[in-house]
Amino acid sequence: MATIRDVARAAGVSIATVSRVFNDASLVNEETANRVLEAAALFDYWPNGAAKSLTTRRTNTLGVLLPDLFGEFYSDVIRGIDQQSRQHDYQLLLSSSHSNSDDVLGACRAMLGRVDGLIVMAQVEPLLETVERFGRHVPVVLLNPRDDSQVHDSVAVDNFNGALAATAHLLGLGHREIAMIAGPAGNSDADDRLRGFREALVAAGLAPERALVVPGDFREASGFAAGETILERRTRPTAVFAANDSMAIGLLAALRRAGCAVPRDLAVVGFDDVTIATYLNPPLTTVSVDACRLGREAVDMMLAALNRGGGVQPARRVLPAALVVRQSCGALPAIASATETPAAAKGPPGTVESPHPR
Amino acid sequence: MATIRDVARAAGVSIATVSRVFNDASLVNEETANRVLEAAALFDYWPNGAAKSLTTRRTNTLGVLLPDLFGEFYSDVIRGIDQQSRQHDYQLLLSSSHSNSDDVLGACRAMLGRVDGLIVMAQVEPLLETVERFGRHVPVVLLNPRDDSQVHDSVAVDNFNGALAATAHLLGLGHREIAMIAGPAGNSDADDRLRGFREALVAAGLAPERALVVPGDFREASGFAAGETILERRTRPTAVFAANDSMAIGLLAALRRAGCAVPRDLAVVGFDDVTIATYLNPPLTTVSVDACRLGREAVDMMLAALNRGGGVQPARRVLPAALVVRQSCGALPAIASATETPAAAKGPPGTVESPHPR
DNA sequence: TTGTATGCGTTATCAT
DNA sequence: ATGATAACGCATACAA
Repeated sequence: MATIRDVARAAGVSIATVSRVFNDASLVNEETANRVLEAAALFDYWPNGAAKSLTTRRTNTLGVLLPDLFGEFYSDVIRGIDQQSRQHDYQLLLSSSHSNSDDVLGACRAMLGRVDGLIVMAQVEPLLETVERFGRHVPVVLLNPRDDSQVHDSVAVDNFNGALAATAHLLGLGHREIAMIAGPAGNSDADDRLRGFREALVAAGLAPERALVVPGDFREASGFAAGETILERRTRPTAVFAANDSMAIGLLAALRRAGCAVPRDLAVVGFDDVTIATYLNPPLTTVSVDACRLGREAVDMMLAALNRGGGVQPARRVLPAALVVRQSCGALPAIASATETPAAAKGPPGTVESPHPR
Repeated sequence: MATIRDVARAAGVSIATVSRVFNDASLVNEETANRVLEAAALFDYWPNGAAKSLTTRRTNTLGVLLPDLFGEFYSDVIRGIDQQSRQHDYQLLLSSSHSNSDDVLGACRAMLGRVDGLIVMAQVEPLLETVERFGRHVPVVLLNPRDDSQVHDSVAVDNFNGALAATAHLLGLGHREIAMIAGPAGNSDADDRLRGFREALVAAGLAPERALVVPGDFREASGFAAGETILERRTRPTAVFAANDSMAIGLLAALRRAGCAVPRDLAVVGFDDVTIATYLNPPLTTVSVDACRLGREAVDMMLAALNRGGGVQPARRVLPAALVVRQSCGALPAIASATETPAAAKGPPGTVESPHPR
């Protein structure tokens, strides 16, 4: 591959001049610059990124560490990160599907010298320690961090209040026997949503330990299985809060198969507001989370950290999670007057969206 | 950040020794190695990736160029690429959401010197020229290439035969008025699926130009809109082939809203076999595409190209696309005896899967 | 405006 | 087994 030296020789100039042409062409005589550009075109030359970042100590690359990515949520987060970083001319060094902390350590190390900062969604506890070490070398932005330790910048979704709102909605409809399909234990999103669920029950004077909590893993199949579990119960709940939409979808399928009508026989509410929530039968009442924005905000924080050069108090940003009322829970008298939002992008009408009712 | 020199000084050895410890510890006396490791731990030292790849001329990184990624398909492709590359200790430099060829050129240039190879899904024509230029510097593997020019390795999904099978299935059920919801024009997946659709009609002695083809963009909303278009027709088709599942989902919602029963009033078949296809009402008959495998195979081809060092005839791999019969088209007498596959991962029973009936 | 020379942090070659 | 030193490809301070 041609180097700066080849181009310099062909153009009859020094390598410094070639470098200038590619970095700030205004520093060099236009005529000379053209000669250089010609020579460069001849070799199809372009500066070597690795060498460049070695001298400039900047890579224009952001490292992204994610857990196993299944479902629309994670892919939306990536899209958000991608869009925003491209906007600012940053590349993405991606590393997902991490389970154990050795994986993460290896990924972090391989990134040293190749990234200017690291955006991490570390759902599992032990990973954080590893990331912590890495944070001494480059700025780190945490996505949905488990704790509020505030040692790094972070941006999170308000899972707790979202779950609170979803459960409150069911309670407001008169439901008293509400079950929950939980997400994977140890996952902070899942944990926060479970906490919100319980808190809402407490606030309504119900004993949270009495409520049925069926385990799940955020995938459709686990929602289906949970549905079967719930249907088997002698005392069936009248409503179910699924910790995410994927499981709600599995649940709906299980209920349909058993001839259990939604919302008549059982009310269902999900979490995430994935694209197809609107297209389900019935359209799913759920909690809207803007995953794409989560990614964008993380990049913004990172860029800010990169520009200020550290030293400032870590920031923490929490994105709202708003209840979206559709038809899987039946109508709530209190919000019957909610305006019919003109369904975005030709979405099916009949979709009533309302803000958080609390 | 500590460098190899700091560690060498602290351990009382030369930088060469430190380098050896981190690359092939067997080359150095165990005692000395331990001293080095201690010093390294002291500074939390790890070799700088950029510097390393400058000398070794290897980055252990694969560049990935994708178009706008919406839907499960693309995120599955990424997961496949990610899993397989991690397996072989490669990182991923990701760049998606590309529309114009300037974007792509910029992305490619920024990758020069940072990647050992490039995996590209360039659906739009002009991008290929840019990639072509890049291909002179590093190996390139194409995902679902538009043409069969065979200048690069490529791995593709058999969209044509998949669409052929889907349409043949409808024809086999007796349908003669079959509409199609097409994908975005210019997208090679979409084009190939449309070709397969037409070809099947021709093979059945029907005039493809008579068939209704409604435009779409692979998103749910466009499927919904297409559904409304179809319902408005005076002469309604008896079956619809949607170029992907997302649009089929939108279509199903539109039909349900209009009180049009599936499959009784209208048969529907999709493409992709996304996770939720099984959980829809009715479960969606569709064409199964293993997007994850597509990504994995691409990485395998790339690694092979990297190891052999070029020169060999470009390879072309085509992954099968198999029809999965569920319930959105009604039962086909000919395959009524199809075995009830034990639904994977607790999928809802009632899902009859059968191989390609042709 | 342009050229010279140094350094970025590492690996690799050749000594010892 | 270890050390000295030359690349690697570039940006930049300094000199001209």
